[in-house]
Amino acid sequence: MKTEKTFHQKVIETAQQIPYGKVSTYGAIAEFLGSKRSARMVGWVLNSQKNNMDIPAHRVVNRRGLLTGKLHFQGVNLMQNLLISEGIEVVDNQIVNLEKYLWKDFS
DNA sequence: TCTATGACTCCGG
DNA sequence: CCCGGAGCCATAG
Repeated sequence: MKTEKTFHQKVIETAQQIPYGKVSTYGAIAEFLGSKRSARMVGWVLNSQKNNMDIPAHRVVNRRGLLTGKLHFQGVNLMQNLLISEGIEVVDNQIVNLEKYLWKDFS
C-alpha cells in the first residue's frame, strides 16, 4: 500500500520549516496546505505528534499569537520558556510583536 | 457509514 | 479587544 502523504505528514513537514527565532500560526500552515479552514487539523496533528521532538510545535501559535497549545505541552512553562529562549517576547501566554516573528514564507 | 471531537478562524455585536 | 455562534476538514471509534 502506498503511503500517500497524509495531511498530518504535510503538517509535520511544514512545521519543521519554521526557523529558529520565528513562529507561525495554525492558519498560515493550513493555508499553505491548501485549506485555510483546516487550521484545527494542524493542532490536531501536533497533538497526535506531540511526543515527536522533531516538531517545533512551540513555534506554532494561534492567529493572535496566543500560546493555545501550551497546556498540551509536557510542561506548562516549557512552550513559553522555549520561545523566550529563542529571543521571542512572550507575555501572559501571548507573543509580543507577533508580526515581527511571524514566519509565513513556506517553500 | 455516521457521529463526535478539536493546539482554529471568521463574523457580528 | 472580548464574547458567542457558525463553519471547516481530517481522524477515531
